[in-house]
Amino acid sequence: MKAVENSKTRGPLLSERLTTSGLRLTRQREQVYRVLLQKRDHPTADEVFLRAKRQMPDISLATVYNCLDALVQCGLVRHVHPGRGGSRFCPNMREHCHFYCEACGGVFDIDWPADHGGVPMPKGFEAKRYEIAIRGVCPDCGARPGHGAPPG
Amino acid sequence: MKAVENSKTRGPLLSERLTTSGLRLTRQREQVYRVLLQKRDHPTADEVFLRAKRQMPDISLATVYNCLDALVQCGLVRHVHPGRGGSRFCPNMREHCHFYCEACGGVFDIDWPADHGGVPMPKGFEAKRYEIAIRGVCPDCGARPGHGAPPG
DNA sequence: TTTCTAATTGGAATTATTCTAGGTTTTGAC
DNA sequence: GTCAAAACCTAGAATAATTCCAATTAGAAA
Repeated sequence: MKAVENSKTRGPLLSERLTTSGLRLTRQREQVYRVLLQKRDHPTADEVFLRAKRQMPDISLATVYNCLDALVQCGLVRHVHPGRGGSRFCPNMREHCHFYCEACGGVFDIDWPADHGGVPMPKGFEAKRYEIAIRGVCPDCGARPGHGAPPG
Repeated sequence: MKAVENSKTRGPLLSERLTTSGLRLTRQREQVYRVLLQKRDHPTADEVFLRAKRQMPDISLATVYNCLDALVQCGLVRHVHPGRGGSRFCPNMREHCHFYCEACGGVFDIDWPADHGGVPMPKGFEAKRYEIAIRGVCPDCGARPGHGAPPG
């Protein structure tokens, strides 16, 4: 029986996007993409590595970096730059912002209203991508008195 | 004669801001701030270190990191996160965006129109700071055919 | 001036990422 | 199918950015 082509991670999307970008579909790339789709908590490369290893013990960290790179290149994944503690990865390709909680370090997707209008560019600047970061306190930490800092 | 209190870098601003945040005014902090004001090209910590050393040969890299941290803490400097190659620092505290040229790596301040309206936060999220990054090609690189990539 | 504490220093340690070299898999031409 | 070329994967080394640490120095309040 042939592999189901529209399962969550093996769908035509991944294969298509890769080949369109001149890249190949490999088990490792599937696995890395699957990991990202499974738990959308903006993991770091290292976290992706640990999760991917559970199903594919021989995958290497270098490969995870390469796969993430490939996925970013073919437009299925965003490379997110929180500023502290390494970059993170996000398979949500809709236009959105990232909210960084200063208390717990969590990263959240926030919708970006379609009517934002953009920022007018000075002459000569060619804008390709916008990335909006919002820093503050998330609902959980806001509700806690200590703002996430462990007591004692 | 007393030191002039409103010279570019020794002005009341630095001293005041530091003490308000419970920090002390030190020669090193002055020097680091002076370096940032002198050439507003969004240097990395290492670049700040090299520039600061010219006038203050004994300053250490660890101190530069500490000083930058202090300046950020007291609201005189922004910590900028380009995503590649280390964070950068910006003494422009007006509301503005950062444009990252993908060809030459340059960082440019772009005005942010006052009427942006902000992004509506979901219930419970408390936004403290917005950071808008724009990636693309700067005027100089756009004018060059190779887009900044060295030929050959 | 004394005293207290924050800040500085150099170097070691840590963390995140990239590089390198060699082995493996995939693809496409025959 | 077979073969060669190209792309890919892997482990471990190397590099880059940042933080940590223990000992000294220097602001600033009394």
